[in-house]
Amino acid sequence: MRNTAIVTTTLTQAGGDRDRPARSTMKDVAQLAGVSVKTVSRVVNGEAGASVEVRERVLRAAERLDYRHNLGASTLRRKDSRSGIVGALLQDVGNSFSAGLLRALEDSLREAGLSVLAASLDEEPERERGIVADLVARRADGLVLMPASRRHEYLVSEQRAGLPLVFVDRRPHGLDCDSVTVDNVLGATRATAHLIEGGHRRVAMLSDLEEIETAQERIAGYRAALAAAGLELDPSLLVPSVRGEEDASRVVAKLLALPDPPTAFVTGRNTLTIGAVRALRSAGLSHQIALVGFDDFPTADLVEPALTVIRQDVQRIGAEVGRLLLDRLDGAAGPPKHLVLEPSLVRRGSGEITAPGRPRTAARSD
Amino acid sequence: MRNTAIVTTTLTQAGGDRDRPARSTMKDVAQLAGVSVKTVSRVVNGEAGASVEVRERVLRAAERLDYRHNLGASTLRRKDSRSGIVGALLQDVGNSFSAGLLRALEDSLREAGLSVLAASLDEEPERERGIVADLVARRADGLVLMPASRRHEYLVSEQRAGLPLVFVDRRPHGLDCDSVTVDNVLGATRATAHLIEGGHRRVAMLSDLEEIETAQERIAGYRAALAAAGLELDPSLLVPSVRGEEDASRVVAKLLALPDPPTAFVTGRNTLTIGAVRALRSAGLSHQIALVGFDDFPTADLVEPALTVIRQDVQRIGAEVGRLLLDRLDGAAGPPKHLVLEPSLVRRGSGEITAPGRPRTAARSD
DNA sequence: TGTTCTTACGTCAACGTTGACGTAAGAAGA
DNA sequence: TCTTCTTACGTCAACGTTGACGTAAGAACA
Repeated sequence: MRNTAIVTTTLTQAGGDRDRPARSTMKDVAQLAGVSVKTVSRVVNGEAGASVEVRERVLRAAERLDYRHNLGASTLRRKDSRSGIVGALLQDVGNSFSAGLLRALEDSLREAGLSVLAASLDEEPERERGIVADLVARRADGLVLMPASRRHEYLVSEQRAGLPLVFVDRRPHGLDCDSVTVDNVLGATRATAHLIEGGHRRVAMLSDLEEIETAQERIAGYRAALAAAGLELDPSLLVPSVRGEEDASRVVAKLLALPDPPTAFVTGRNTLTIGAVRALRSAGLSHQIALVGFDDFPTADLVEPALTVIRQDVQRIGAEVGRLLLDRLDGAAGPPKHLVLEPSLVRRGSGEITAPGRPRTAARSD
Repeated sequence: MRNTAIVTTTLTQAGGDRDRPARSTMKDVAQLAGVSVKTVSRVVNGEAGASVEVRERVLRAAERLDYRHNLGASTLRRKDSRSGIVGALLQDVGNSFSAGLLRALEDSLREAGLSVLAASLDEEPERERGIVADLVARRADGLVLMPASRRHEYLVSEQRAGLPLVFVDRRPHGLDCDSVTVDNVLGATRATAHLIEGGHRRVAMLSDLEEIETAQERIAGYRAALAAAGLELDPSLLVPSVRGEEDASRVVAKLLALPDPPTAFVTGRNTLTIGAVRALRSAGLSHQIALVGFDDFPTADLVEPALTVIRQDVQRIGAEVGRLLLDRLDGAAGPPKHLVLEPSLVRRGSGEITAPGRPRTAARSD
């Protein structure tokens, strides 16, 4: 009765739309159908214990009232309270690598009825902390993290509380949890060695922000390949902490202006590769200077010359991350698993340009 | 007391990790701090009415117990119950257009404390329905929809219940709500007219799935431009329902094999553009046949020849969508707004290739 | 010194739902 | 025909939190 009065009031307020018209609840449905709230609950959840007649009456009432199940209340009450949300904290969902990962993750989690709450960290540790806190407060069922922070002790308490964590692209530090990464050292070694095999002696490397472990590993791979070939590292050719496309273009231009410029480049990340290509283009050198980029991207084969890259199988990575998470949600208890995938060298042309005066094989590959 | 016993039980179960260790609640914190639950609530929410001493005691207790606020319970109880979630139902979060949109949306909603739950629809109407139902059950504060379905009457009840809806890229049908679209007819007209101005008489068009209104509009623009130039439409040059990259490549190859092949192409979507470029490449015709693609993408300027495109300002679109949504959440009551942005032609080279025997200006633009 | 105000708490109920358990009526079995 | 079982409900309390309201103690004022 009181309820009815309130509804009337709501209808009366013609102008004031500020507060939403209230959603109807099981109570309203129960009243209209002439049954108890619990019976409505049974019908809505498809439980046994409701006659066909009652079931239909309830469903009709629910439809009349535009009743929608309230998952929040349901989750709160249920024993095994699953929110059905998985947080995906990535570097930048607008970037092809993160976007591809997100998509693969979404696909692998969908069948389990999980939704993905995606967020971009932009390499800002504080944002990571804030979003994790939010997701914990939401009681997310799991977290996928491509961390911006260097240390992850702060997650230990969440893990202890039973929150499944899966790191991707970067390993956890001060925390032991599942992770899926690629062998960055190997990838960068391959990239660099490939160029050295092409006769290059002065190979430059552009790398991402120094704080990122992935970037450090790729630098290590670069160093290792030089060392293996007996080449000395020229510090002026190793540029860490390159910030993005424009910065990469500037750095490449600067390197090309050196008295003894590099004849080949390794770029540590997709955006840096793109910036480098632009710089080589505007210098008119894209067919003279070799380039191997880390990370493949959708149109890398259409660039001229087509880009030789170190490819990480984003599809696969996302699927593995999803599988690890689902296993944990299924109660898998073992020690954390650390999947390390092998990146592959995709020869397309830009990396097969040989050093001047040192022909090897034809560079054309397109 | 009883509670303590239960906690002990939880600790005792050494092996069975299946059920998560329970999170501590305000009740636990209150007990440890020797205050009432309400006081804990006040401290946690930063409300007035707690002495410095009590506040500190509560915070210490909360930390000791790894207490985390339960947003679900909070939302349930609060008057103006906001979940803080906005659903973003896009075509494919792995595609650069959707991904860019998602990112821009995320940025504009972040400051309002809203999180984005992203989902890919893959042009499947049923998935759309399912995800919308899920988000409604979650009591999302708003929905951003790039719909896969053609009719949207099913959303009327949600809108009536106060759920802010913003359509993006495609207009609502059978429902009146805010939307942000681009003038697809204009865009396609410009693309086609630009090619005609380059002397082309046989301009082919590849378009997306016919059910998609956006695709229909782009076809309409193509038709309009032909008509305006007094050119008759050759039905064999208009190919609708092209499914993706590979399909686009096949279609282009087939068209090039015609007795009187097209000398220029308009592609109705980024993936089709990419497929077309591949086909032109492998036919060795990328410098002979002109191409204007709908949708810009990150490396379109690096393709050879650089791609002339109709660009939609994804950043802007996402920001406008966010703004409309936030306005509604702030209580804006007016009639639905329909923002129609003007796409722009970005000349980069591929669209400036002139028809054989009909020179106009130099095609080089890089 | 008595009155009023303010501050710092506490108590209670409610948000919308579901688990545990109770019960009446009819079916099945002895 | 009486007992036991089953089915189809209903009642009650609880999930974790907060709004409404109550109250005791001290501050401020006349």
